[in-house]
Amino acid sequence: MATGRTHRPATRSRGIPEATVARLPLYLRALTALSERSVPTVSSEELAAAAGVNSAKLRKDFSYLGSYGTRGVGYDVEYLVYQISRELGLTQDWPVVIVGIGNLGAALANYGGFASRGFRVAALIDADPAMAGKPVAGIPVRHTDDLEKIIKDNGVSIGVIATPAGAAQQVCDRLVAAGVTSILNFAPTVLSVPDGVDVRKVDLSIELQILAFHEQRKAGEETPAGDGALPAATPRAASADQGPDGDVPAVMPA
Amino acid sequence: MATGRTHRPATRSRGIPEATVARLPLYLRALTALSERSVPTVSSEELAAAAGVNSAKLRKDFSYLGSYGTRGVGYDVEYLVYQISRELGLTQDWPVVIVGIGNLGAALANYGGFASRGFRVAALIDADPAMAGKPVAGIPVRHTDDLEKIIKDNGVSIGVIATPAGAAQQVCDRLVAAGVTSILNFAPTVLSVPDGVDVRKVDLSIELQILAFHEQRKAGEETPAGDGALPAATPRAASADQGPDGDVPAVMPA
DNA sequence: TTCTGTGAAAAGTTTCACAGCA
DNA sequence: TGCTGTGAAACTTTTCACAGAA
Repeated sequence: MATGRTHRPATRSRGIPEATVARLPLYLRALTALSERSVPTVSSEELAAAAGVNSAKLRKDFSYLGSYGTRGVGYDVEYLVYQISRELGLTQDWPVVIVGIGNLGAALANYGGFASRGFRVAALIDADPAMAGKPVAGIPVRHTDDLEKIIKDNGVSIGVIATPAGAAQQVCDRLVAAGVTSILNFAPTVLSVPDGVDVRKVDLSIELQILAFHEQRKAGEETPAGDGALPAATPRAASADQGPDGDVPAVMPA
Repeated sequence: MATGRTHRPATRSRGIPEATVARLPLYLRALTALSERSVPTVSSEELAAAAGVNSAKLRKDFSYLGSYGTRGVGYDVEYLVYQISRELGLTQDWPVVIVGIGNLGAALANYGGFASRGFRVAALIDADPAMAGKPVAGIPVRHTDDLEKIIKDNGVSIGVIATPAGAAQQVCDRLVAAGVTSILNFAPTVLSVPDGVDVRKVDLSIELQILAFHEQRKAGEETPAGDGALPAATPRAASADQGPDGDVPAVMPA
């Protein structure tokens, strides 16, 4: 597999850990909500609670971005919104295409959190000729035949795949060949892509299976005998899910 | 105050790392495909490729479950399917409810990977009285008023929230109070739940933002010298993992 | 005083590399 | 021989705990 060693030890100022990157959108959402309520500053403790993490982690995360807080006071909400947006690349416009306009594709097209965050749905694409021209979420659906042209005309670099599993790899290949370098995959299949292309996947059934794993564990461990009624919100001691390994609800009513 | 989260001193065999649990569904899917093609055995190398991970990781993962392979040969597909299914708790039936039957809820209701994996949609629930009785994916939608009764009558312990953000916490509270102990949240909001309840979230806009971060980086840094024309082969090791769950779980415990 | 920013320790995860079984 | 299973090393992420700015 030739080529350079593992790139990116890059301990430059630009070395933001992946785990931190994955949490920035969470902070951003919490901050946006505060901003809308015109809250001027927020402490790491408050913001952490709103984002569902603990404050040490949040401070550490922010320390990778720079020193944007004020000791004894907290963080300036507006300023932090801007800094995180910039870090995430949301100060620019990202045209995206959604391929596969079934229920899921339609749900995505209708999803509001889109436009408000620097993303713009440049086109909806489906293989069914019967759908062509019909508007979904106010955007006319276009046929797969035009995929390459759409990508190029709009300078799209992010594609969302919401097709059935069987079509996903092929769609992916076409997107990549046309110039897309980031893909969000909702189809339950592993995509293979060339180096330099990012793929993230969202998979409902995997999430459910992980829940089932923990659920099973809860049922198996410590269940006190009999007790026909459901324990519902009874605060369980040591919490069964915490057992195997972390997966701790970081959010606590506390 | 609470704390006192004791640490499991790497106890007995039941200590499967969370990262491993998150990959088991992936292996299971690849194995199921092999099983359908009547492939009798598979090596760690082949299975790893199909699941989009490397073989050392796969072997390590399986070592937490037990020694189910045969040296010099590989793994028996059927046996492994069974062992992983059992480990994940998929040998039992999990009734789930989906709350919020918009486009997304409908997409979830129609999602096939459901039934085939030990999950059964026990009910669809929506707050809109106009939807009540109308079938979606062959299942009649019921009104939110009946939520508690539905949960109890069906012994539901897993709930899926696909409502707008504003309704999510309230729905969550009702689910939990009625006995649900695992929640899959699609609403873009942080849920707070009592100890002992697991929440996993799936958030489209977060995934897109993470992609945007990497996309921005690609555009920014780039070649050390010559500026190649096409990105496709740019040797960036950063996060070009093919396939699944590259580095950071797409979903985090709440 | 209050709250950030951060070294250092701990915990968790991945990768390496090879012993040893079929 | 060919492949699994696994210690040990390398790396990543989280947590602790406290110095120091406002």
